[in-house]
Amino acid sequence: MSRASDRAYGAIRNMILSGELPAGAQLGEEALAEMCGVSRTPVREALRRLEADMLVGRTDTQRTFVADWSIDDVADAFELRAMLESRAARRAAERMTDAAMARIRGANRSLATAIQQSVPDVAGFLDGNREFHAIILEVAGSRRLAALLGTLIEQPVVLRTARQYSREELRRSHAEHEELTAAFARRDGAWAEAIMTSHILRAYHAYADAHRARLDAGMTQEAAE
Amino acid sequence: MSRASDRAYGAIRNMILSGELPAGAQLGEEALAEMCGVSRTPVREALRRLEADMLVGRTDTQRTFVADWSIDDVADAFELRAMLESRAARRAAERMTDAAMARIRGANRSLATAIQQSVPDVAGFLDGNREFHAIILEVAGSRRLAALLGTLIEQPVVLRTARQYSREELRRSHAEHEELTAAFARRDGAWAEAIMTSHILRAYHAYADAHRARLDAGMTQEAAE
DNA sequence: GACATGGATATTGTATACAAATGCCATCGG
DNA sequence: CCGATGGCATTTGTATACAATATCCATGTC
Repeated sequence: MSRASDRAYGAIRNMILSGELPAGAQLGEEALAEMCGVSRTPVREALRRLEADMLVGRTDTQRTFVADWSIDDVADAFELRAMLESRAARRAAERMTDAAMARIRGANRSLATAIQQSVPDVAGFLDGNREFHAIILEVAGSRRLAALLGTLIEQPVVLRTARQYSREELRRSHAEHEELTAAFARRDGAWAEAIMTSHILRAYHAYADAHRARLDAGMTQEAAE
Repeated sequence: MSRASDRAYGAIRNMILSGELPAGAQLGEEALAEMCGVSRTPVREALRRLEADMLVGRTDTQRTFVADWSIDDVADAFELRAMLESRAARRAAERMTDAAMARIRGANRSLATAIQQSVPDVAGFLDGNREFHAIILEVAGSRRLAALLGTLIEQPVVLRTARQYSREELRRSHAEHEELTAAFARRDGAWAEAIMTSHILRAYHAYADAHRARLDAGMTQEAAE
């Protein structure tokens, strides 16, 4: 990852995911190049990749801007992710190995540790979660499926709301991971597929609830100003 | 489409889809630039896009080559396409408009005309087929779904075998389009979804049969040499 | 005063030069 | 004869200069 275009990609991506670059912001190549300490050439490559990820969009005249995700876009992405990731779970269950089981259990353990702290370690939770899903995708053994899911996993709005997850939500997510693990241990593809569908759609509704709550809060705040 | 990078993308893509650039061939940026009459910069952009399409791959040291599709890769792509495109069909049925119905019927008419020639007009068939599926995707109204399917629709091996479709296969494909049209006319999402799944998977098996036949023929030919 | 027009300014697209790395091949040593 | 090593050729990565295009603002006209 020492190539300049990779650094630019990572840097811009982080700025978008963190919200430092807000939705709708214009992305001038020159300005980004200076921010990343590289020339425009690698920045242009990075922007193309981010465009494929649908994290940035383009006007009809090739001006680049941070993509603005409507609530419908998010719902759409979650539904597609539920479909694809549950398929990955089924394939993974059918091809599961003992070595992969051990890694999955390890990921779940660190995830459990993260949520049992007196103050839940959300970053640790997200890391364990990411690893869990990555192992499933790896065992599923479809490069194409992995490529399709790649653009769906990290969504800017979602990451920011994940930090507001209640302990109860974290606990439920962990419980679902344990149930998925049981399905994998039994090599039961249909079971794994069903739990994964439910897991993703529950996460979507947790997001949607948080989104509504934030909208209400925002409106209250605006009214107060 | 007058930008140099678009021309390069189209030109290289056609060379891959037509088989002019065979699977596994090294793709030197300089050589491609000369072929397309542009400089390396737009060629590099085109290669990145083709990489996202999974039409080209990269070695661990960044050398680019034409992707080699195993029979398993093709099966994988067809299964994913069946899943995604049947979802598109369901959404399209639920959102269908009279105007879109008219366009779908028009695409089917030109498709019917193409296969009724004394010598079937396969290019015309493929055009009508493409338009039919494009309208469905448009009516489905999910930009993200369209983006995911974009990388799955045109596969090099498939296009080349489509030209060997028998009249019977073309006729069956057209019959399935008519049945899909009926499902759309009834706004019946479940029906449309089921037919589309079947439509894609039948097309896969037609491909797989042709592939096996070609393998046999190839082996015979080799033995004869 | 509103709108069109023109030019200055900013931004993107392409070409090219150069730097870095990779691969190939010949030569040398065992 | 086989393998390792060094250097040359090729290829990719990055920066920069220049060209084409879009945006914006000011000016002039109705």
